[in-house]
Amino acid sequence: MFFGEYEYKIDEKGRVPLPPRFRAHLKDGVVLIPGIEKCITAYPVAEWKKLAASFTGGTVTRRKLRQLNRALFATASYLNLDGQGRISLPPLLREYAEIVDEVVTVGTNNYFELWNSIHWEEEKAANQDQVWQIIESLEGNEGA
Amino acid sequence: MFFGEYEYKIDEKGRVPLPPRFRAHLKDGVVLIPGIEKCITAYPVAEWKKLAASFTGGTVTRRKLRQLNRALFATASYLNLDGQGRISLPPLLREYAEIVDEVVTVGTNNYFELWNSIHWEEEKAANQDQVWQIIESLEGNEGA
DNA sequence: GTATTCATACTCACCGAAAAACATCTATAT
DNA sequence: ATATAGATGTTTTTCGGTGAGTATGAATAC
Repeated sequence: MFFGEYEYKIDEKGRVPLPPRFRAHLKDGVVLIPGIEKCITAYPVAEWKKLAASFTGGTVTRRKLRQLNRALFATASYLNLDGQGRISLPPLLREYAEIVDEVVTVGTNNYFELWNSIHWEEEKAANQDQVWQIIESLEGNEGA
Repeated sequence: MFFGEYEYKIDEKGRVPLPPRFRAHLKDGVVLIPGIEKCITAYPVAEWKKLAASFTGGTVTRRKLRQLNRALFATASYLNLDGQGRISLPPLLREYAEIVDEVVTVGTNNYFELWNSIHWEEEKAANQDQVWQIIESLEGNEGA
């Protein structure tokens, strides 16, 4: 669903263009939450609902559930796209991901991520080798 | 499905012709990802979906899954063919594969690869011996 | 209570780049 | 020799990134 890597500038109003290929899947807007490693994770609302559902449906204690609820929902922000397919990044998330004037948008199948370009380069370098280990193992399994 | 070896020039717009024999299998476009040894791997979307599905269906931790998603999907780019059966190679992939003005397209059964012609010659030379070992062993069995 | 200012969201407009369409030429085969 | 298909080059048009302008609304000051 969401593929590839796109780089944009943030304008002085804090607006970020989303890749045109992505926009069709974001008709109902987008949900942003802070990701694990200093990036922003962005879900189309449908995926987000699925995620939230499977999450609240889990088997955890009441207390744990409250904590998880806080962590997941309290930090989430819902946004609409404007007429040009842009969103304006909430300042808190911008700080969190250390995004200043450049964003890299990275498609990762059913969601996508927004990165500071420097951090993304690091992450990419770290993960590059893995691609082929994965694919080869899959093709190995497929053949079996 | 994808057989043989074809050599083309890249025009000044970065467009690469795909072998006519391949085009029928690429009606829905093609997905490109960086290959292991400085080449570009190209999947027809159907194959890619199978690959992606078997991948995301694996049994890995959430964190690991995110990393793998990034490695696999972020580097993938989806492309349509133009009316002449060409695609325009993303600059990042061109750099990765060190493809400048000549491409060798190599069919490898259910996917195919794009190579710098020099690298391909090397690769071919390196693999040639293996081919003959295989063939000889087959002929050996046949004779028996 | 009114006025002013700041912030946010929506609309419009321009320019450059990418893609689609178009055209030409070469090579091969009949 | 002619016709067809495919490689390659050119033109045209569309799309998308970016900036500016306008409107709406909230917050503060007077």
